[in-house]
Amino acid sequence: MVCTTDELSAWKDFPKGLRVLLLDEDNSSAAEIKSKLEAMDYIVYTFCNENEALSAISNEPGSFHVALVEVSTSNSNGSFKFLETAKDLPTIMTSNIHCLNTMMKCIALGAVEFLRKPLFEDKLRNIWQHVVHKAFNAGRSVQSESLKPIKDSIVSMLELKMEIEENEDENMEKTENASLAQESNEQESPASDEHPAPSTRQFKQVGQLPDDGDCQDHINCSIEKVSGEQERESKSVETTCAMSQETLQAGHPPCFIETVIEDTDDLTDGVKSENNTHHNPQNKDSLNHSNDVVSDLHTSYGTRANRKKMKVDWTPELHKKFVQAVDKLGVDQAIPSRVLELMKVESLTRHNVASHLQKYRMRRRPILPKEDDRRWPHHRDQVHRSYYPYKPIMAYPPYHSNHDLPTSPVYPMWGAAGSHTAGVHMWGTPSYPPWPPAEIWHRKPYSGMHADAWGCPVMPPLHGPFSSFPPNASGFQCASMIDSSCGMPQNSFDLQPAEEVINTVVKEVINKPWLPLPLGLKPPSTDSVLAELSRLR
DNA sequence: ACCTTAATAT
DNA sequence: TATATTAAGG
Repeated sequence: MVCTTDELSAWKDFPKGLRVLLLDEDNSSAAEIKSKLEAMDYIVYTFCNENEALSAISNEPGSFHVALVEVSTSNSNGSFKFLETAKDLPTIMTSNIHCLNTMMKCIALGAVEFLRKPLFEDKLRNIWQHVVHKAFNAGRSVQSESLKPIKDSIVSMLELKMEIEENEDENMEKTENASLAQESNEQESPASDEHPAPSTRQFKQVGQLPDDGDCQDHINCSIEKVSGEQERESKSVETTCAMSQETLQAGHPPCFIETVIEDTDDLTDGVKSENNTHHNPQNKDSLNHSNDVVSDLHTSYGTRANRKKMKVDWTPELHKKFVQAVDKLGVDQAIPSRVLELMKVESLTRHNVASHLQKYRMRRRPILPKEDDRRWPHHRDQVHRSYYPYKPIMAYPPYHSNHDLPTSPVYPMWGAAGSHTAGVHMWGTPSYPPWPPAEIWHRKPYSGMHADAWGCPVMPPLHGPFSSFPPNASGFQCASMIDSSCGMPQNSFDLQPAEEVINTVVKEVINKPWLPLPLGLKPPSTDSVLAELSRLR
């Protein structure tokens, strides 16, 4: 309540006016701190005991932005009580006690920082950082009312800054921003003695939240970008911040960071992207709020304007979406714009997809052909079909080759897409053969699949080709299982049909090996073919 | 207008 | 290394 919208919009000198709850039983100490804070334009509300302070909080939620609480030997419990109760309020503990345990306890209980007294200006000046931090990072769990406005305010503020910077000369910008950004780190540190402000983000979930660094990165990134490029056309980009990996990763591999961007290119796309939410594709549930793993950190707040495009982090989830989209579309239809549509990941641009697509395709082509040769030395001229009857399948000589993707099963949407009628190659180019079924990429579905998700051949069918699968069709099921395990339940519907279709096709191909596959139709996966063959034999 | 590819930049 | 950007060509 304290912060009304109007107030915010008027909140020009941001840190000024922040409401500080000061809890200190020592009146003189309280008075001293208060005066210092006020000198810095903070608005201070002093309380002599935790109960008063707590009732003030409960009576008027949102009345305070940050709390400064004294921990004394005489009443440390009161302080702890406050700390534990006022979870929504970034609370900074202050004390003459230098006991490490006490400090740790405070932090453990949720204090955002522990400041040793005496509190000189340098230690107090930037307590607003905790407010901002919370505003930006507490989103997932709790975002008290008073925080949101701050967040918005900060965002717009930063944006403003950026715009200004754009017009000014770079050096200035950088400096300014840099200093701004850095304040958060540097200044805090000194305050707490050697430790940077412990940002105890108690609410951090799986590890991906941006920490201090986050905001900073945000800013810095923007800056860099800005200075470095002339935005040609107005591109507005959304940035998500990639957080410093070290910070998070506790146990996670680096890939959870997700960054996305938005690009409004004039020319480009029709795909508008809005970015707000970029979620990660996790399918589990949804696209929107989802979850967890990767999540959204950030989001750009409303107004547009962050500039900088960040790299998209093709997390396994995202990649999976991509692959699924590609599969759904079918080879010849898998073009950036469509894939983008299917992916439904806002914040991705056509360019991003195109780039990824390019990589996706390239990964296989160079290698596969060689392997083909290796395996089928005779090449297309010869017919060794007796052994590898499906070779003919490769309607597209240069590439084609699913063969080493044993797992693969199938294109989920196979029949569905309806493109299997002879097709049309929209893009005059001879389309390459179908890409490997997406599933391949997921061969490590359970473990955290990862970077290497790119199709490394999973194991060529050298010896028993279908070693992995039981003779029939299991491939599909595997695929489906894998998919679901990865979180994308989506294609369940087509599994059945796909299998039938595939079997049909396989038979057809076997019977008429000389016929190329209809354009537009993806060849059956190697596995399927092999499986079928073995079954027939 | 969009796609693909290759080369190159970040 | 992964991704973005660019340039050239369809």
